[in-house]
Amino acid sequence: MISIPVLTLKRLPQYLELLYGFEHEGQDTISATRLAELTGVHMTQVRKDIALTGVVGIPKVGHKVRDLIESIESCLNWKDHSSAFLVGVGRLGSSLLGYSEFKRKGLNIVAGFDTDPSVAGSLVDGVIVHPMDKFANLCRRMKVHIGILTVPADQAQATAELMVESGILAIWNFTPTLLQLDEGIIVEDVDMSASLAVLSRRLSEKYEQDSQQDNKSKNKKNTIDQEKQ
Amino acid sequence: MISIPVLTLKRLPQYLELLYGFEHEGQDTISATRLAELTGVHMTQVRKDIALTGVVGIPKVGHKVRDLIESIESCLNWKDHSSAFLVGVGRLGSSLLGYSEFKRKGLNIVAGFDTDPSVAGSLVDGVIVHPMDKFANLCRRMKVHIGILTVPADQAQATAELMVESGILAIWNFTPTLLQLDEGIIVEDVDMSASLAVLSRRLSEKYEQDSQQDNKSKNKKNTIDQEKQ
DNA sequence: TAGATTGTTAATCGATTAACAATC
DNA sequence: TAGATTGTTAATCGATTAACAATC
Repeated sequence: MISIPVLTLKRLPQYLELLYGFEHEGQDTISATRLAELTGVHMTQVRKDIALTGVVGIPKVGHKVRDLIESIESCLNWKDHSSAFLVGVGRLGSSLLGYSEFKRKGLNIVAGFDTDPSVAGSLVDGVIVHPMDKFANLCRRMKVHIGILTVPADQAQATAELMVESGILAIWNFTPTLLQLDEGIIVEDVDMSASLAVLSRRLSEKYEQDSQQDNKSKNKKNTIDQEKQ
Repeated sequence: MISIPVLTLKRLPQYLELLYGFEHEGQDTISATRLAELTGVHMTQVRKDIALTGVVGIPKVGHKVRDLIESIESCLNWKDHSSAFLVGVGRLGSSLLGYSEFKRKGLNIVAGFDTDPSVAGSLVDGVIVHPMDKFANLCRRMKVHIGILTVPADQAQATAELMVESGILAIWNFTPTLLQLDEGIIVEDVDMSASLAVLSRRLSEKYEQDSQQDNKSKNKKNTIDQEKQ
């Protein structure tokens, strides 16, 4: 199995989202050119990304929408479901427990866990929430390999370590904590802070650009006014 | 104002997170070398990132923790607060409304909006939720420039357009929808699907690697067994 | 056939890493 | 002073874009 570049992997769900739309509209084929237009990704890049999933297209026609969907889905392993445990059934945690989108993306959250005894034992959106001390046992017994981390930041590292000891191989980390774990463990951060950082900075840059623009046109206006005199 | 590379912007909050920790422990100075160790980012890269924020260090000593914090925070515009409106007070939306972390990161969610009349009018974590039809008016009057998008996927594009018409300049998009908007509008996606894609694929790659490893050692064992005979 | 498309190979660009001079 | 560190310049690496041959 070839290792697909991260940036390609991150673009594949975008194509997929569009492809579902096309299929829904009854469209049979689609060209890389069109996908490029809609995603803003360069045409050649789209071709390379698609090629990495192993599908081949038809010159002059494009790709069969269904083939492309199947190819991307199987490349991302979204066709057969993987079980996951979620730890930390707070605000964010419980919102994820009921997120039906994940099932379509191969992720099956089979149970939640929380240290708070008032939460443990309850059902959140049909998903059972266990007390935290049952984690290790259940994890080994059910051979669950994906852990979703939605605990408060100060418990993130300890919880992650417990996950790894219990047989978790990949952690989907929603906390801002930088986890220090064994080399082999896969950690994927949903980094809201990183995203917010980009947004904030880009907006400041924009403000400054715009105010410079304003000054320029103001100066220009003054010049024109002076010329009139 | 120089344009800072996206990848640098995404790393800055990581450093910041560690720096808060050091400050809390009463540590006065920190070296780029140490930050590199803890983040897994290359030493030279850390130096370049830090340099871009405009701070200068002291050879042989390192950087003053406080200076570095101030420099990164002001670079990300996290020191003065920006107001934001959140649209779509469902599961995810309401979990974000009460997320106190954001206030420390310069984001002040001043109101929520929802089309559902049963949600509108209520308070979620002390934040008022208005009916959607008040959005345009309030947005212009309060000069809010940041919109947080947490509506269902099929309403994302229409809602985003309404935001832009109402004066929103930057959209923090939590939906999987690819927004098609005016060039100048800043869109920052919190792309859970992209993140899940990377996780899923990396895990499949790992499974295959491990099973190959198993086969290899099994073969090796067989060879040894045969040798014994 | 001509035009549109695929898919590959070469060129460019940007980000990361290596090497090294400067300094408290 | 020697060692540790900063910060810069050069080299490498990987990702993106450009050019082009192949094809239904």
